[in-house]
Amino acid sequence: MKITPNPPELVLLKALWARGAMPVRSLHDICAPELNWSFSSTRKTIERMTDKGFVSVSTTSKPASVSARISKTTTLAHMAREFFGRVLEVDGPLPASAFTCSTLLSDEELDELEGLLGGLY
Amino acid sequence: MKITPNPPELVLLKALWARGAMPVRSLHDICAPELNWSFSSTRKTIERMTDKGFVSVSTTSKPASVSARISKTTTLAHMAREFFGRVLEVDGPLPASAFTCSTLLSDEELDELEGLLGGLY
DNA sequence: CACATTGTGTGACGGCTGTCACACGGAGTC
DNA sequence: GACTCCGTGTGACAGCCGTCACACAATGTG
Repeated sequence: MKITPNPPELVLLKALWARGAMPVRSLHDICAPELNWSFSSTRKTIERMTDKGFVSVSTTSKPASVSARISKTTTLAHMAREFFGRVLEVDGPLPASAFTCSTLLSDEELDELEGLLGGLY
Repeated sequence: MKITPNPPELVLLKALWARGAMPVRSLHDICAPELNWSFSSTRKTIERMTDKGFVSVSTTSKPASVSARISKTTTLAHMAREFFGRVLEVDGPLPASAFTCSTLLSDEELDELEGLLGGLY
């Protein structure tokens, strides 16, 4: 299972992680300024992310609602490990210090990440 | 100027950084086990890297020789900054500690990187 | 009900990437 | 000189990505 979202996908995922499931339109409104693209692009990207298993779309309610299917910490852990391994060729466990200055992570999430990073190699 | 080599390109660049300019065939022989692809692929990738300005090919000598045109430290600094900024949303200077466990970098290179990373935002 | 807005299905297209294959000319070998 | 191997120019093709547009159904509003 590949779990490395590309840049636009990561933007959408971050919004979902931060604010939970929401209708496609809302997600678009939140991310459009950053992505600077049209509603069609948001929809298509979500479609592709669905195929990859990154999100799921629930059509039970009126405007279909999107939710993340992969967790923030495991995704970031994968991406970090990929980057450090491939680019910097770090073999051992990653230094948690690399993440403490991230504005993305709460203390609990940092703890979780640390656990994931140690055991992932 | 974009300066973010994709994965196969980075493999070739690393070999060039480590061993200096060399004929295409030698570069292929060194990287093929890791890339697991054919000589044609190496050649085509080098061609594309030439277009991007990542390497240059000198045809003055008999078997044309490839050399890196972008430096290891600036390239890694760009990639690291891109990753930390986009994925982890780190705004300030990156912690040098993130690099000390890399098996790629000498002490002087670490110093250089640290300088680049501090002033790059 | 007629119209305007929103949601959804689907198709498209050019660029980059990964990955070759083919063909041809020069160089070394018998 | 004929054959073989290597270097080089070039073309190809499918898959993913960024980015829409079009068409139609559903829904709200006067």
